[in-house]
Amino acid sequence: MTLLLREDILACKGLPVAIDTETTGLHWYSDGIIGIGIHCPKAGVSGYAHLCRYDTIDWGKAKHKTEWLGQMDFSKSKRGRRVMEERIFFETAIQATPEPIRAAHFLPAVWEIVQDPHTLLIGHNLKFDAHFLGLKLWEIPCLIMDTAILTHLVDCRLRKSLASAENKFLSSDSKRAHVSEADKRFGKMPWMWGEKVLEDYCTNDCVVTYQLAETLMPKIREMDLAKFLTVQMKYLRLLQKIEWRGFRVEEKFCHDAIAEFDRNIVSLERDLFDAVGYTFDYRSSNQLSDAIYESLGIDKPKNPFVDDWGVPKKTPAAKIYTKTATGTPLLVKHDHPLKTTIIDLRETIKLKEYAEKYLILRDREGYLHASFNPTGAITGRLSCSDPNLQQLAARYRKYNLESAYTGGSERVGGYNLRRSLCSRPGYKIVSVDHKQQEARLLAILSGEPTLLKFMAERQDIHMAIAIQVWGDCGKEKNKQHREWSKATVFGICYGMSDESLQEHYNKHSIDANAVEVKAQFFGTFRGLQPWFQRTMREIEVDGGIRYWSGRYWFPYFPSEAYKGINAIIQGGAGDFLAVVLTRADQVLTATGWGYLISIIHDEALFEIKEEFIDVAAPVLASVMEGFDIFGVPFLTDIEVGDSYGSLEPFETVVDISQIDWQEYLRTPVFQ
DNA sequence: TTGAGGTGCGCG
DNA sequence: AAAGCGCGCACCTCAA
Repeated sequence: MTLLLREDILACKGLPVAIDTETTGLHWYSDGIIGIGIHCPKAGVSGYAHLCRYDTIDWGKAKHKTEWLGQMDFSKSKRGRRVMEERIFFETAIQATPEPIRAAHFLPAVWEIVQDPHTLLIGHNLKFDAHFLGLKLWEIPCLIMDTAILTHLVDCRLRKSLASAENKFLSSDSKRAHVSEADKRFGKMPWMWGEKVLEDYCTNDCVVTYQLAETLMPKIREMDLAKFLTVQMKYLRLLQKIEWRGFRVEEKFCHDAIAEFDRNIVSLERDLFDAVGYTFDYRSSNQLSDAIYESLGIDKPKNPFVDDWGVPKKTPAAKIYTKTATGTPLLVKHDHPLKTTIIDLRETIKLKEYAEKYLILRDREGYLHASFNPTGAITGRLSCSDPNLQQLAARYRKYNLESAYTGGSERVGGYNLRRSLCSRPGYKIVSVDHKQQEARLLAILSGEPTLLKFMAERQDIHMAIAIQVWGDCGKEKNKQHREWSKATVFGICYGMSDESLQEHYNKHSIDANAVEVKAQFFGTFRGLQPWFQRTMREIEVDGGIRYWSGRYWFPYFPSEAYKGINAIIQGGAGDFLAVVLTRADQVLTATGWGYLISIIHDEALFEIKEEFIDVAAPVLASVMEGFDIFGVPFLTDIEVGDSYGSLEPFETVVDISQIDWQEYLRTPVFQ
């Protein structure tokens, strides 16, 4: 463990080198770097460079945050106090602003070594360190490796923290040894630990990361995952590019929305308290349950899913029947008199919290830099956080309630919060999504001939299934059958019980018998059931299963083998999107049309210069069809708008059949 | 005070 | 034998 010299970093050029950074927080766009650690045994280099001095304070950096926090009422609630604590925490944090001269001394050395295509840059959650070091993974020519992703690929069930991976694969627990002393006083404030502790701690993390790579790479080769790993690393570069680019958030829209929410919350709370007769904390399920059942003399819904002894089941379908019974589906099903008030109140509060969070998270220029995590989901799907752009309420509600405050089925005003996320001036948002993505992958993976035929004919696969099962009953009826079919297909594929499927039919007033429909479904698409059985048997025998992409999935328990059907479809679709989006980005890089700025499982959001939209949109959609991968296209829907919340269907006006976009794909991605 | 688990809910 | 799946976020509750 030594302090690094600039020359030490330069000596790592062309060699495998593990890096780690210490920072004042988790957000590269608003937090600072404290120091950098390096471990490169082939150059004999191992150590830490401290980049931070405590007596330089960059107050400007925190200004945009403190301005917003200053508007909060800190005295009122527990939440307010927590925000206050966060503020104090943050103000302490910025005292560790990097000392510019030392950063200017060390960082260029890092930038230098990544210019060598033989350098192998290793990191645990490499994207994080790259952001803080000012490294653009999508531009630098060196090789990269992320040990968190290696861990995820070797066994998707494992926790992905460095300490956990070390414990599992290196059988050691070195982190605790270095952090314990500092942890006593300043657990989450590494800039207060002192240089010596940080030196040991950070260098050790680099050593562990390097050893993890050495240990896991042979496993990756044994599992024949080397090729898929290179695809993942290309994707990782793209994910960092998405995060770096960011998503513009309109400050005024958020402020207006919050004001609207505040007004409605006052009214809705009054309605609720008046109806019950007293004030209480409605965010506590216990108190809410007492208020809307006991106090009002209304019977609490009882769990109808019981076993042979009358004991309520704890199956997924029964899980909505909690002891408090205040969930929205229950309030709606039993038509509780306060359902609208409660549901509106919950939605308003949640959206208010989102809008506030956006204002806190945005950078000084007004952009959100959400984090896309390739190891967040056991299936291999992406997860998203800070903020989670994959969970933002859509334009249309699931529950159509006649409410005086929040409207009916459509979210309007501040409630369509997707409108706060908009494009830069001169650009528009282009959304391309895969139509019926999971149903199509089901057809491909199962090889079911009728489903494959539908797909090759470029049919609406859910509609085709519905007509096949329920017959052609006219336009309106068919549309309804399509909705039934969707729920049925997913339900059956992912293991829904007959009882739950019937419950679903009853809830949606579907006049059908679950057992009969299921039988008819399997009778019509004869390839499906044998494929289910083969797949589950394979999982039970082998302990896991391999996707089309090469990725492995393992169940937490042998009894959960049935979840593998969902995994290979959901995760397989995620891997498909990863491949076609990596290609799409190559097209954007070659043409300069714009950027990818968000990924929502089966949908990609691009920010495209207005003058290129007519040609870019259909070309990107065409790339995303990925015809060559399975020999059948994944159909797409294109929408364009000024914001995420105002997308409208896109009319194709340019014939792109003359454009050979293949020429843009200089590096083949997967094949 | 802190962390884990439960509840509830948005998205796909 | 039994079973829709996968996330993140915020709050409350209760134990340590």
